[in-house]
Amino acid sequence: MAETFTGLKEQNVESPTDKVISKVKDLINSGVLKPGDKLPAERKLAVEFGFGRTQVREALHKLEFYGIIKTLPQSGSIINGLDINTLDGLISDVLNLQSYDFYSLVETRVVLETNAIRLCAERWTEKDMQKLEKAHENYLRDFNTAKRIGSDFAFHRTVAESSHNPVFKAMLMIVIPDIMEIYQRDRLCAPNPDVIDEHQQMMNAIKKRDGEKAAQIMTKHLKGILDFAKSKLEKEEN
Amino acid sequence: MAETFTGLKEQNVESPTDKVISKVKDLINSGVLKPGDKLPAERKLAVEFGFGRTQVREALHKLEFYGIIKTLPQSGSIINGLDINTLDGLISDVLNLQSYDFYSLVETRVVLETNAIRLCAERWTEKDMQKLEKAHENYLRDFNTAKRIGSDFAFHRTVAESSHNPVFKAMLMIVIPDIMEIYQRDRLCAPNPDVIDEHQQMMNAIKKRDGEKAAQIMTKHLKGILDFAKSKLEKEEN
DNA sequence: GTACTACTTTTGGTTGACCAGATTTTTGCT
DNA sequence: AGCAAAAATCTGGTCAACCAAAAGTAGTAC
Repeated sequence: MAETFTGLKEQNVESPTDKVISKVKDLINSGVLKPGDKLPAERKLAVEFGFGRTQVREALHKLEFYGIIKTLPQSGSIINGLDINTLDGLISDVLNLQSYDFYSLVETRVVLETNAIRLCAERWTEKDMQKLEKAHENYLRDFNTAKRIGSDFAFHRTVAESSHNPVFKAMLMIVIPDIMEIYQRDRLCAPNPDVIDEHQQMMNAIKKRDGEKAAQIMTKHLKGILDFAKSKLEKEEN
Repeated sequence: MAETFTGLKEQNVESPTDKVISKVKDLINSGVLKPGDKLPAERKLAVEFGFGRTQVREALHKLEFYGIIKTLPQSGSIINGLDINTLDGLISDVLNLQSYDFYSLVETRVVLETNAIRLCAERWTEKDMQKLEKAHENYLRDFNTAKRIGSDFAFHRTVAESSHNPVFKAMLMIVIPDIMEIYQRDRLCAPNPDVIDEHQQMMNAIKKRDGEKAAQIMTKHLKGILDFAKSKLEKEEN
């Protein structure tokens, strides 16, 4: 951790952008700005905060990405939230946006993928099935090559896509690459033949539209990573 | 929908930023760039693509937000991914980033919150319990005021926080505000006394560390919104 | 008194020049 | 030739000036 003597500095270095976001947060907490208000022009904020317009601009961009404000061209930015507490929480989240701990990432992945495959089994179309089979074949083909990890990812991605819930898919897309990176870095993950069999079982369950069965296999499939994450967590705590 | 006569333009207007991202995607797909490569300097990309550096800059920012590239000051940006197919998929997702349909949002919320409250019940600390009780009291207090929605949100937020899984919380923070906005807009949601009772039951189950019970109540609690979303979906399909 | 038009101001968007740190190349000594 | 110091170059980050569209305002015709 980036502990300092004072114990005050939580973050290594706060980027100018984040500082600006903090200022906006203060403005809201102090009651100057309320949800629904139009916030001052970029130039005004810049001089008021003592930062360049570029920094203010980037901060507003970031806030818009996270749905906290809505900025319309040549008009201004309005605050989106529902109430002050909510807003405060949201902005804090944006500021504390750091790389998540591995165990939480995996835990979330298990939940998301288990439910995604259940929906996939219930909702797949002919087109989906073609993609699924293609992805499965690719994985078999690449199993003994360097492309294995990528093809594995692609298979899971296809399952998420066939769930016909874009939110599930988007969230998995956020979580999985992070996991894969750590997994790949920390463990020279050897090709495990069980994985092939599990993928096959998932395909069978999906084909039979047996969502519950598919979900069970997925849980088992991901148990390895979950255990790995748990042991890693316990190791780090010592 | 924003249909045109040609039927070619899927999006209303593709922002310059997204166009740049598309170009980067093409560069990767054509094999010019591979994962791990350092991509050309901002200025070079700008002249090569025929856009301003500002636009290139924003595109790279966006790609960094989504973990596709990593840019280090005074040095350059490197591509993060694992393999080409994965990268292609990720970038496509960023480009198609649109407002999600209401039903998918709610469906995801149910899954996330059900699991979040289960973990909350298993893991809460004394400090968490204090916050939970405070949030619950606030909701009771604000039930007949305009702040009801905000306090409701705050309660659910506290539960997510007490799950001690920051990823769950972050994802709920993305999903819930969108839901609340639509819910609030489409339906003058009248104060429903059942909600108070359900919140109380959740609190009881959490206190008893009964994760399964808490999850059940949460599912029931959210069923109303899920049904509402379903009817809204079916109405729109007609 | 009211509605409409033309003008001024304000807004976010864009551009090109400049800055300091990192990187590479050149240079000069041994 | 080997190697270290220094200079030139290349990088992302910052800044101030400018652009066109939106919003606001004053004036005028009715």
